[in-house]
Parts: sequence; C-alpha cells; structure tokens
Amino acid sequence: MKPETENHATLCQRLKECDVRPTPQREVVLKVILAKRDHPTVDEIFARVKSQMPTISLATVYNCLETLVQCGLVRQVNLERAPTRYCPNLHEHAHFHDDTTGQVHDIDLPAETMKRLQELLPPGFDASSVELTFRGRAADNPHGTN
Amino acid sequence: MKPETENHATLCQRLKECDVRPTPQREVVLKVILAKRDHPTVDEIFARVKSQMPTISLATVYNCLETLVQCGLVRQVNLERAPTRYCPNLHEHAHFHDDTTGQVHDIDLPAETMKRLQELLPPGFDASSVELTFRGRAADNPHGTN
DNA sequence: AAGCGTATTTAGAATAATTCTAATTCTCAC
DNA sequence: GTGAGAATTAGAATTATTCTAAATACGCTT
Repeated sequence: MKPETENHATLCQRLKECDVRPTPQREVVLKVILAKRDHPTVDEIFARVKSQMPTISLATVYNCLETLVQCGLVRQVNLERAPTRYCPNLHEHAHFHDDTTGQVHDIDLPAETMKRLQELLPPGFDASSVELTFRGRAADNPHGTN
Repeated sequence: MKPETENHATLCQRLKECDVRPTPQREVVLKVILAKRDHPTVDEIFARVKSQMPTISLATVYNCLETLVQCGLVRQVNLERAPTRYCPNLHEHAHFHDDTTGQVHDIDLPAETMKRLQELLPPGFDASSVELTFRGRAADNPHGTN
C-alpha cells in the first residue's frame, strides 16, 4: 500500500509493459503523478518534475503525459481540450461526443438517474451540479437530431 | 414547438425575467443558440451572430454568454476552462471538483454504476468512455484524502 | 565497442481560447 | 433631455497547448 514510493525498477517495468521506452523523463513524470494523488495540472507536474530533473523541458512533460495517457498508465481529467460549447437544453441531460464527427448530442436521461447519481456521493460532499459525458461513435443520425 | 423562431418580444421577455438588460447583443446571442441546437463553440456563435449584427465584437459574445450562463438561460458544455489535470487512478471512478478549494477528489463508484450508465444510451450510440463529474462543496477533508 | 537509424528531448516560436483594459456608447430612471 | 451605471468595443495580454527544427540518446547490428 505504498504507491508513493515506486522505485526505478518498478517504474521501468510498468513502462516496458506498455511498449514504451522507459526514458528517465517518462519515469520521473510517472513517478510524480503516482506520488501525490491530487490531480495536478501540467504546470504543477512540470514544477515537481523539475525539482528532480532541472533540465527537463515543458514540451517533454507534455510529450510524456501524452504517452502515458495513450498507454493507459495515467488518465486525463479534463478530457476536453477543445473550446467550450454552449447548449440551450436546460433539462437534466447527458452529452455524447461523437469522436468521428466531433458533434455533441444531447442524451435525455430519466430525471431519476441524475438524482440517484448524487446519492452515490460519500457524506461530506454536496454537489451543486453533475456532468455526465460519453465519448465514442454514434450511428450516422442516431435519433433524427441534426 | 418552434423554439427556432423566437421573436424579439419573447427573447426580451426571457432576458428581463432574469433581471438582465435585454440588449440587442444579448438577444441575438440567445437567439442563435436557441435556433440550432448543435452545441456551437464561441467561434461558431460569433460567426452566426455576426451575420445578423456585423459590428458585434468577440468580447461581447463572451460577455453575453457569461451573462446567459449565469442567469441559467444557457448551459456550458465543457465546464472546464481550467487546465487539464492528470490522475493515476485507473479504476472506474468519478470526480468531484470542490468549488471552494479548487481541489479535485476521486469518488469511487460501484463498478456496476458506470456500466449501468452506458446502458442508458439510446440505440446507435456506442460509448468508449464515460466521464462523470460533480461540482460543489466538500467538507474540509471528506474522507481523509489529502 | 563503433556506427546507424529511429525515437526522444529540447528551446523557442506559433497557435488558440479566453480574459483584461480603457475608452466609448448605450440604456433606463428620473 | 440628463446623468449614472451598465454594456460594448477593439485590441492587447494571458494562458494552455502544440508545433518545429535541431540536438541528443537509445538500442541494435556488426
């Protein structure tokens, strides 16, 4: 139960298992992400990494992160790098991003569902909004929306 | 059932109900968002608005959108304007953004829940990933995470 | 161990989305 | 109509991210 102190061998192992070269840079980036589970931004990661490897460049941190995300060792929390979109549908609903077309479809959900999701929160959490987003492929014109 | 053709009076009405001045700019921005429910980006909104009001500025579109979102007439789809964050938790889980501290907490969810959400999708939709994000306030240190 | 081809890293420039600023214009209540 | 506050404008500034081209490191072959 101490993922914070992964050592060189373990980190290398993990990277190799994903068929990526275990470069020192990738290792350090992975290490700092595993060390503190606080969902750091790239800037924060860059700062932490630099304290261990002062010569690393920001571009490399971006590169490493991309690699780590691709091979599934790390997850991106704000998937959406694309510009903000707006939506006049005020009912509770989810969104479906079609990876193929880039379109965003509304998915109407049973009013209950959203409420039930809220109830899943542990005590101490009080949510004022819920966002549910799917990503994937949609049939050409799934439900006549256009 | 024709929200596409909201007229001047209706739009004004809607704005006034929210205690915002019904300026022509706000009216046009609202109109174009209601006209075509395709989750446009700011750029797209700007283009559509300009065709009706060529002198409007991009900054105004941003201002109007902020107002409309604040008063609940329009929703933002990619809430996250903040930088992308990274997370080493590979289990199915949701995220909770604490509005007060800006921190992001992992919320472990019953493995079933995520699966059940997928089943809510209408036929023709095939999701490869689901993202569930709560926003609100959390007790100081909800479950000892730090 | 030297050489080679490829992958990776690097610094800095470029881009894209958004926010800020300060001046001007508009609106509404009086 | 006037005046105070709100909204709009153009353009600069900021922020996050991606691109580019050159340098470097790596692992494989010999």
